[in-house]
Amino acid sequence: MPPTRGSAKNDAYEAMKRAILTLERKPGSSLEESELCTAFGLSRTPLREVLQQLAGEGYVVLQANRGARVSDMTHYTLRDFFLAAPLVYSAIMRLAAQNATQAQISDLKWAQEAFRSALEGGSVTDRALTNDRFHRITGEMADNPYLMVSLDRLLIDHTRIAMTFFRPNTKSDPERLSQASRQHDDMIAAIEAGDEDRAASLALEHWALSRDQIELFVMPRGLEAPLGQLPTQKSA
Amino acid sequence: MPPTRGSAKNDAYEAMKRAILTLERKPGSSLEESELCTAFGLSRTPLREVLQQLAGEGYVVLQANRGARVSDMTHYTLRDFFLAAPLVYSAIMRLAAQNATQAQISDLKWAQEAFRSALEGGSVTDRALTNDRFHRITGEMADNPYLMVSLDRLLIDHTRIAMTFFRPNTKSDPERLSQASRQHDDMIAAIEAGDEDRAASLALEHWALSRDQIELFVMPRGLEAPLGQLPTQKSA
DNA sequence: TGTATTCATATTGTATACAAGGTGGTCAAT
DNA sequence: ATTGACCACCTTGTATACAATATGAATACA
Repeated sequence: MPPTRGSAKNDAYEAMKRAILTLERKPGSSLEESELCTAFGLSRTPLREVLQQLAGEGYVVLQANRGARVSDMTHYTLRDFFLAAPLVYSAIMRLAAQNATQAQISDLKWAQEAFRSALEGGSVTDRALTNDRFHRITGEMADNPYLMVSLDRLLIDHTRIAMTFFRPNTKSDPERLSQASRQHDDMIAAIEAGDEDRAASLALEHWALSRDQIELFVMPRGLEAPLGQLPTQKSA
Repeated sequence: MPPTRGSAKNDAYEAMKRAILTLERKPGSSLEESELCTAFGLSRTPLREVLQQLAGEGYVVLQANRGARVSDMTHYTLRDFFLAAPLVYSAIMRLAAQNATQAQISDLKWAQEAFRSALEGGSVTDRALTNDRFHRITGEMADNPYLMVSLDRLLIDHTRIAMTFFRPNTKSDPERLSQASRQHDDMIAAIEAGDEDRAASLALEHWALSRDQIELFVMPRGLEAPLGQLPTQKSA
């Protein structure tokens, strides 16, 4: 249901999505119509339709008579995210293993190749977006609209968080990143073999890894409370 | 994010939702802007925004340059529905038991009372809509936006299917209906007690009941294939 | 008779003008 | 000096005119 490809409207739609995912547009920041109109060369009517659609997909929130804002990420968001993600990701991977077409598997391999090379030489943005793309393809494979909407929303926030933990200057465990890449490879193998149980459990493993990275970001080791429990043993 | 309450725009939004849920607007039927404009006394700009929003929530689908249609229900839809529903419903009920506020529990009791009386003396529409309302409240209780979007979409189709199996002329097992009502009562009790395991398993039971009703609708007993397996034992 | 092409019509998409509401600042009164 | 109301400006919401695209019928051709 995205606007027709190639049009100015679609350009605006894609650009906004990307800008939000990459944190170029910050969570909670306000979006003024006139600014965006001049930026994308659209009049207000189609621009508003783009915002309406982005709102429907969870990228932005609309406030009556007070314009649009990039949807924000609070610690509440993060908690909700932690609860829903393992459930949805494992269900998606199970269905992906059941339903993937050969063309989709081929797409996924390309996406994984892009992710791998982004881990080696790419920017933070490259890493976050190629990872995002990988998981969206698994969503397409699962081919279940009811779960897809949930995955889409999870990926919005997952990718925004990833923009932080893929940051190279944190130097946080390059081992973790290559482990994530290896898990992607395993997922492809499980999907190609139609092994749904393995695919589902890989999703959980992959999620656990992400969760650890997120915890590192939310609660950096350097700031551990002297008498508190270790962050890595924090109860999920 | 619904339009501001009380406005003509909101009226149109609510009326369209209701008309789609009750099958007054048939799945797949086309929605012409000018017709709706005169019907709701809106100009095309705000009406199109209503359609955009309904599209974002899965009630309608927009086709570029070819207008909007009520989102349709095919056998593919139904299969996807069967796969996703138990997962999402049980997760929602578990979270509802964890998070429900007293005010929400009170709302739920009211909704259940309305459902019960609709089963006794109400129309098909009353039954379907009060049941819908009950489950949407459990979704609010769960308070997880990632899962909520999925529940919302499931309920659109669940309610539309229910418009068929709540039909009194089918006389299909009045016992089943009162059983559904009793399960609602049990759910309320589990939520009020904060018993999340029980709430989750009740969701699965409740779903199994719904599924049987849906199967009866999709594959009526009178048309069983002579050599086929029994519909009630159809593998999920 | 069947098929392709073209044009008239209807419907959707976009721009712009106007209306309504919200924000922030100034000024007055206590 | 602080607080309140008022007013101007700015942003969003709606209506309408115009442009672009699809649809279907009529016609010409094979």
